[in-house]
Amino acid sequence: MNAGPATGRPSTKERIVTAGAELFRRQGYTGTGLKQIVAAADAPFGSVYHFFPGGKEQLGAEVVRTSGAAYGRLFTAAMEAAPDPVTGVRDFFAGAARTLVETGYADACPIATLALEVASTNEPLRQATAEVFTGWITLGTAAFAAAGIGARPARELTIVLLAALEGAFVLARALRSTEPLEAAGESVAARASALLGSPDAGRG
Amino acid sequence: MNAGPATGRPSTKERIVTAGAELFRRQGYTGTGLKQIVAAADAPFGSVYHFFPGGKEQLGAEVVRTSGAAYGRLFTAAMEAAPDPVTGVRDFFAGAARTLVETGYADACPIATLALEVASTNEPLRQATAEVFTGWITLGTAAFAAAGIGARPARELTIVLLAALEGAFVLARALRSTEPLEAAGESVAARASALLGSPDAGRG
DNA sequence: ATCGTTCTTGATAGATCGCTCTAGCGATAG
DNA sequence: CTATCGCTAGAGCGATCTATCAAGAACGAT
Repeated sequence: MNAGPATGRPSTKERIVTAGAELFRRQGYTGTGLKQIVAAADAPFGSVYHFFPGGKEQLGAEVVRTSGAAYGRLFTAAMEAAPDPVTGVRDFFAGAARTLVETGYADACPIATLALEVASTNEPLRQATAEVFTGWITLGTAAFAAAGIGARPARELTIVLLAALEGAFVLARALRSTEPLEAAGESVAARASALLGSPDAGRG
Repeated sequence: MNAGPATGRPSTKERIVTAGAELFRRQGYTGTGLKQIVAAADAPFGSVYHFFPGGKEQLGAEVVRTSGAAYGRLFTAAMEAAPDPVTGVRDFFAGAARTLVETGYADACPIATLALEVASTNEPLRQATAEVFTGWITLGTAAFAAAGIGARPARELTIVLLAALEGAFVLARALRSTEPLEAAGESVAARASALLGSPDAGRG
């Protein structure tokens, strides 16, 4: 498996976080064991407690923050690459749908499964997920505000976007269909379009 | 243990399903042990395997179907009690927000946590969640169609409603705030209003 | 009263969980 | 060389998990 070419292999800690992120996202927090993570990361078990003295919980928190930040950058990139926010929204939902299909409906939101699991059972992890969501809201609000939408509606639009995206992920993974992502994306695009005046009325 | 009051106590099987529903909803599927369920249900451990020979998985499937059907009736009741669909949507989201606050942000969607957990790891349970979601879509589509919306947009509106609701639950539980439910509810109400002509433009 | 069925009961098996612990490797400093 | 330090390495602990099993209680039918 490992083989071990000396060239450019990520550090043990990075491999653990990466493997943890992938497994938590697909199977949830309680559904993923540390032994499974180190096996996937091709790392020794003891290294987990070397890098994360706080154990599984600390690893979970780091995974949440790391993959949350990465997903935020994905959103920002989509918005910046698009000619206007409405197109940006459409592209982002379309990209999410593509990823979902390509991974067999496994890779959706990197933290949603964990977030629901820990919301009422693990306060430190709940806070980590809250910080990520808050960061995304700030990010989106800024992006829409930069396009000329007022601060208040920009924030509302961002929250609606995130809710529609997360919920569409839930439905899409369960139904094994991209229809929810398409409907949600079109709905959010239409609302963004309305808030921008109406340079692009969409076909919704 | 059991004893007691001969008067009107639910059957052992019912108590197990009820306790399982509450715990799965709050802690997820893998995060809830059978022992915890029978303790909460005040039932003997062996009874689980008497009523559910298929074990935890069969219990999970029954819980999903039972609480999924109950939640569907809740939606239908809200829509039928309201004078028009737009008000019905608003009332439904407002009721969900109230329940969430009253339970300390614990009781949101009865099956969403489990749905995300099992979507890529347990095919029978994934199918159970898919059937529930499909049932809700059918229900909502019929309700909106009855109010005069065409079949195709009624289905799209229902999917957007469910996605917005589920996603708002994710954000609300993590952030411990009802803001996502309010924004999502208003957004869906506005879309419903637009599809109905515009008897109720909302304040969105 | 005797049987058969349904349901209750909890001890226990076997596997896996998160976590601790000690030993050792390899590179760098004195 | 020896010493130190960051990291690797995995055996093993107690707890907990799902699941099985055998025995007994409750109850209707005959």
